[in-house]
Amino acid sequence: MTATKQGAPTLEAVAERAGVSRATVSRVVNGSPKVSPEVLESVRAAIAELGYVPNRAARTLASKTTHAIALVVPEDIARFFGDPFLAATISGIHDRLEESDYVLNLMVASDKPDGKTLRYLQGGNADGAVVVSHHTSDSFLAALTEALPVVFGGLPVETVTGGYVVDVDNVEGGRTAARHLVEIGRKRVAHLAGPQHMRAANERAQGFVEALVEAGLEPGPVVSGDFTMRGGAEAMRAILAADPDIDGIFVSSDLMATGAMPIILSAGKSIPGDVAVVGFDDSPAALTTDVPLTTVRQPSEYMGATMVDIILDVLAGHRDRERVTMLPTELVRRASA
Amino acid sequence: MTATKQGAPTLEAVAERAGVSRATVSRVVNGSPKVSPEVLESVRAAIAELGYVPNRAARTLASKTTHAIALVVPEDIARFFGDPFLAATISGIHDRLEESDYVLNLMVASDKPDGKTLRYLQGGNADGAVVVSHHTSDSFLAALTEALPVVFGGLPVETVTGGYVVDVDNVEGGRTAARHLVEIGRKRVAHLAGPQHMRAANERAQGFVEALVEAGLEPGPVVSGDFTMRGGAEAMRAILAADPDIDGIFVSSDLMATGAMPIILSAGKSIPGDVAVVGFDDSPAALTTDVPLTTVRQPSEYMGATMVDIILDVLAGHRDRERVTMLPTELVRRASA
DNA sequence: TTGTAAGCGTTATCAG
DNA sequence: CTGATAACGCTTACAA
Repeated sequence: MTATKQGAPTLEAVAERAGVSRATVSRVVNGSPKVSPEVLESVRAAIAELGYVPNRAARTLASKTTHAIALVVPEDIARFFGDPFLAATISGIHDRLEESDYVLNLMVASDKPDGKTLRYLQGGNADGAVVVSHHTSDSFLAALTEALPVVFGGLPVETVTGGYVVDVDNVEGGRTAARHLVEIGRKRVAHLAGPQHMRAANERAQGFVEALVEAGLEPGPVVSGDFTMRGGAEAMRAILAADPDIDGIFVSSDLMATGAMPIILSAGKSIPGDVAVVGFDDSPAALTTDVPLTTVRQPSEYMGATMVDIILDVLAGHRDRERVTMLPTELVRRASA
Repeated sequence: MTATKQGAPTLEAVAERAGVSRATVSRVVNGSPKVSPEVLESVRAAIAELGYVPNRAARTLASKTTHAIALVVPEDIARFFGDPFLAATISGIHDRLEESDYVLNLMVASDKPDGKTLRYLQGGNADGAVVVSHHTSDSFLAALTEALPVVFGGLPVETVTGGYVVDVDNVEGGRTAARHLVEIGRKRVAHLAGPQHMRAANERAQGFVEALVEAGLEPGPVVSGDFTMRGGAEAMRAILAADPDIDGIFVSSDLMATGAMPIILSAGKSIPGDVAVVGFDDSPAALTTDVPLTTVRQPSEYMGATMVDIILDVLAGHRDRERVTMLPTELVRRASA
């Protein structure tokens, strides 16, 4: 009955069916306010009956806008998807975009400034881009921001001046963790930090130290791990070797904490009795530990949603908005501290 | 000099510059053989000088082909990306597609047969689709296969008759694991299976039993876990309780094995001395265990690449090819068995 | 508020 | 081998 096979129904078909012109149908489809209620109603009915879906190519050609947002991810796509924080961020990006009529194009940044991704984007094949890569070359990023509106997710952008940025307040997050440890009475608090070459890791460490100093306490041992479980275990051993008497520790990622906690336990210490542990992320890993992990939550999903809000806002014409948006962290108290 | 600002140069501009018609330029761009050497040369020069890039939308509109492939993933996108097997598959899909001039559109299957994703695809906005969802409604999938060429990755498709399928031979994988255990002299072999409602899990269990029976051995305890670390630990306890004297075990996923192995060790048994362990997947998890895990590898990345090969082949007109492609598994021998 | 008509940049069908 | 000339499906002034 409905769709008369022969390819998808067109605007034309809907117009005929509803007894109006193509232009009117177009207005309805695009939510123009200047359409009378009755016409609106009948056009909608016709659209539903015919199962009409706008042809993206035609629309793009006529309007010079693609209605597509590019999701730019790091080259190393497999490892990338294994990261729960980024997975959640993408989830947020997707869900928010789903509410709009934009489509998400998955692009992998080849890092080289002359790569396929960049050319594609420079060719005007997307209206805007959200990039969640943490290690892409500056020249690539700079070229990108010149080609189209871009929103970066948690990026070290000192050198990239274009684009918008959504980030988490890592310094405050580090402070939150340390303060909590202090509040529950810990006096000798260590820090299992992230890689020293990562900005977020350093900021967390900075906040940690600040809060301790603020409380009149001297920071315990600080050792860096590589944000993996195994790295967390290794660093934990080093910390215990440096000071066996710590009674609290702030670990820069939940994943590292899952590696560190068994080490603490096998050293004959209880959690949180002897050593209180606070993680960072509030990733699923925080719930897999024997004693549920108290951690500082990053609003990863919300971060993705925010990135989309911003890009859509910019595309809507508000190019003068804040360039940097800082999202707050939050302590999630469970059993480990 | 080159591009005359005002938007990107068009076919028209190139034609004028080269002193030929639009049609001729189009032929050159699309590699038509019927173009004289001189003309070819001058058109190429014009293209280079102007920095011409074909407009995708116009091309799609005129040719009725989008040069886009939709990657359809399950609704639960966050959890999805956390799965290393699927992440690797996507990686394979992406990498192979990167070599072609197709673009990847990320779509999330809303599962409802009337969802946005389906309508988008029915609207002809992609030439083909690769779906890696394991739990999507049949009606959705059926509608999908009627709308465009589809390749499924490892799917229970008894009820879906359309589309192409790439899958791993799970039965053979289960056999491989069991045979290895037998070959290294184990006599009392248990199986830590996956969820009973998952086809792949059942097939592995089936292969396991077959190989044991074939070897004249009676299968040891078989207990299901939920494919998580914690689930693996729980099931392991049940198995040990059922039969403390097992000397070998095939675990249906590496992740569950990482949960099971500590249980074995804390029961005072050595690995592989007292109990040999074989996992499944060859995921990164297999390398995080104290004693590196011997496992049955799934060619996850290759699976993605194969899916792309098939969809491109079908789009190239070879619709009469095999509908099901079975990929082999492979034993990766490490220390645990 | 609604309709008319002129494109948008390519491809494709014919002639030549 | 090359060039007109229709489509392709939609948006968008401009009229009505």
